[in-house]
Amino acid sequence: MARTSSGLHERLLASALRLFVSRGFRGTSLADIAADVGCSKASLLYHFSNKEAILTELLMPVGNEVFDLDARLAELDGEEAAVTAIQSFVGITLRFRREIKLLFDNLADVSCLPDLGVEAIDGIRDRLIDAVAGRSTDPRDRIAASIALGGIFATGAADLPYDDRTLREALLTGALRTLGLGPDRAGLDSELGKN
Amino acid sequence: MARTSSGLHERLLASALRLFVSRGFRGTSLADIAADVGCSKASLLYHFSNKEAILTELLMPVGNEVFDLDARLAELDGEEAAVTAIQSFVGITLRFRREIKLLFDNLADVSCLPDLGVEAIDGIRDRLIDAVAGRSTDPRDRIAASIALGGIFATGAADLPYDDRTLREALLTGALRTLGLGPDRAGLDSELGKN
DNA sequence: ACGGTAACTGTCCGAACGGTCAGATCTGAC
DNA sequence: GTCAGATCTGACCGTTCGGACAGTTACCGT
Repeated sequence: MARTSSGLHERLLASALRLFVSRGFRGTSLADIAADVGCSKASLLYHFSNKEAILTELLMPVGNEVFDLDARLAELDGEEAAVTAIQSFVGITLRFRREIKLLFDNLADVSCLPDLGVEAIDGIRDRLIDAVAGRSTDPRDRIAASIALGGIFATGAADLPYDDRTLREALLTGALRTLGLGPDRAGLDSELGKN
Repeated sequence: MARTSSGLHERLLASALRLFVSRGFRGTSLADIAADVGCSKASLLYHFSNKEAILTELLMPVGNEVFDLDARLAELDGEEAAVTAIQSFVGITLRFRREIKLLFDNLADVSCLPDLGVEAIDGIRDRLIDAVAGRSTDPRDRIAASIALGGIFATGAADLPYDDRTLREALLTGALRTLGLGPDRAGLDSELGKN
């Protein structure tokens, strides 16, 4: 039935994600993935043109979200750009935790990808830093922006034993504090009805 | 002369570091390293028992420093532990920038190492977070600690075009601000005669 | 001079792995 | 039923790579 065949593609993606995250991209062979879902390696290569294509397809959703964010940020400036960037980046990081871990743990391999190559990643990173720094050129602001973004990235990749709500709030306030943008605690507390 | 033979070991390490950083650990073959220094692959394997041993020896200095830091922190508590941890971690990160980048880009491979395996890394990370969080168990404090440490780590790995002095100062103030330990700006500014 | 040890190398090997291909099977439309 | 196209597979291939090994050279103490 069509269900089985079209479902195989998704099941292959799910297995690949799981295995890539636990054993790494290079540490996972096509045979591993095929065995995990119970199909042949040839069948796997019928659904994906090659191994890199699997990784690309796994990371595409995150890539698109970050790409969209990048476009939206282009029109913003100052504190508005910084806060929007941080909020959105935290959201993306939490929504794609496993993909973020995959990316975080396999940066060297992802950097060699044709679509999501190192130049794309570096470009996005630089523009994100630019936004988070509020378009400031002061090294201190840009380094603070790098800490905030890198910190969110790394924290998202490390699966800490906290629920999404806690993580979102703490990542947000932490990152904004890094930037010196003390989120008027009164406003946040009342919004979240906490403390 | 003995100089040549004992120097080969160091030259191999230097080449391996350079190649690992630029092409990744898995993306660099033993033949690549040997060719880079101009010796045979067999000679390379005379100096290092296997490929992993090269990576281990490259990362050992950083590992030892972090290990020492971990031991020193065990006796500290509260804000003192946090500030000491951040200061030392910034120092280590800057002193071993290339090794940090190597580690950052090849986490999946390093995690499989026998000596510096995933359990060692995770253990160190957890204890560092504990110290940076000032031994607090509040999720917000621990997540903030994770942001600070991850941010320093990621920023050190990304070779931003700033000199060590600028980076050290900005990393320090940024990370401490993340923790809510606003280094009384007046004191710092006057100390550095800035602004 | 000589013997031993450290440094070094050419050659070979086995295993792993990504990828190809010709064909088998299945499915749905007519 | 039959045909076309999609799906799936076993078998096979070429390459790459880490590593083993036997043998050679250089060095050094005696």
